[in-house]
Amino acid sequence: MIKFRILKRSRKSRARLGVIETPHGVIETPAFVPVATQAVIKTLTSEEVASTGSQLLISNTFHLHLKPGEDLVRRVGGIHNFMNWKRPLMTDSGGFQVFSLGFGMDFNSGKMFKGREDMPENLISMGSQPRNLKITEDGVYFRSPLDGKELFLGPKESIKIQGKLGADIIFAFDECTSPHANYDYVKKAMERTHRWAEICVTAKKSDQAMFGIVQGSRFQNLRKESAKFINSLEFSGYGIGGDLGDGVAGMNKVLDWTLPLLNDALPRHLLGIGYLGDMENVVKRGIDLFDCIVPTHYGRRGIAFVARGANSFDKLNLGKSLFLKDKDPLDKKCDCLVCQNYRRHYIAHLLRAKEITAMKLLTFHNLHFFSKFVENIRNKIKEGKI
RNA sequence: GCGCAGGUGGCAGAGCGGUCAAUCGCACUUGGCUGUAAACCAAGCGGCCUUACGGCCUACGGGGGUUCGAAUCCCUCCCUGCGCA
Repeated sequence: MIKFRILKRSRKSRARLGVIETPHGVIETPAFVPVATQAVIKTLTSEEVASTGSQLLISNTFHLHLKPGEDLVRRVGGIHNFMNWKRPLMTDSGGFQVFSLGFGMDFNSGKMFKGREDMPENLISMGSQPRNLKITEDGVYFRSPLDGKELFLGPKESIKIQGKLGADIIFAFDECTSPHANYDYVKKAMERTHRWAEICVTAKKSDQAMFGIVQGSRFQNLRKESAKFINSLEFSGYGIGGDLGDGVAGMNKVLDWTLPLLNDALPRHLLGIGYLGDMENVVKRGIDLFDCIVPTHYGRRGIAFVARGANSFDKLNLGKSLFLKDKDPLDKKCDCLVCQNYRRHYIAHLLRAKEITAMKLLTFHNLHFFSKFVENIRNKIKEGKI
């Protein structure tokens, strides 16, 4: 189990400074959670990830179930041993894959709604199913986008798998709904997610901590209903999931509707968010944890996050030819191993030469940068600045 | 010197009389990415004009020809590779 202690509450906002004690050590919150979907931060060893300052990782039930299978992971002593990660770990339930491999793939869209012009004429309504999977009352029949293999994941299955994987914190199995879903669909899916949440609570036999997930998309009454319901169940913390509405404004609204209805003494995790620009905003609304693929995913595409002044940041695309002639480190003020030892022209070259080390160096730096960025936010709470 | 095979956009390589400003790939440029299907995806990539549909110009080694029409056929020159002297 875990224990969450709030060390300080901001007077200026709903931000909190805290620590989560887990069987694998302490997490200082607010914390950023790098995404290790397949039990790895792509391109890095676990020791390297630790040296970026990352406190905990989130891995994925769906992917690890597909390969190598939870039984193998359990046999080698659980996911910590398997990947040699000594610090806290969470596993996501597979609920996001209900969206990303389902309607997300069909509509070629992400879970954030970019604007009205993205909205198709026909919204997803109840009764419609994604092309590659079938969502039923009991769970979801997936079809692997890789080899077409079918597999079933429901609340019981997800919890059982996560039990075998053995992370410190697990998530209830939910349906992450699409921003293209209409009100009726979202409501029905949310109610089904609530029924699944109850099943997850009773199915859990391990002493892992489990977070319930609030759904309800961009609809205020559904979000509130979901927050109240999830709050009424025996969870160790909460995830805010699903479609967060129309950009940052939509996300803010969702957080303002839901967080005040959740038990204040438990940690709140905002699932899948974290552009750097979102972080402080989200923390001020009462979020303690958030995970995001951006530092790793963008790193592999040549993007470096660097400081601009004291409080802002830039996104550099090292793939651009001008960086071949740039002899600065990625970030002059950064004290990470990459910035201490390598320069932009070298990384730009490696990127063009398609050398994997380019991705490794960028991933390392980005994770370090994100860690520092959140550490800075913690300090601001400590100092009463936010 | 003779014989054979070739010379196409930054590279590589299709096309072999009209639908060719020229397939595909690479490179290059730009854009996208928020609980990872993702070392990925999309668009552009001779020049000029147009918001757009589209239009004009210059191009398939050089030159000349045949034809209504040539990257594609013929002649000639230059160059490259291989083989034989």
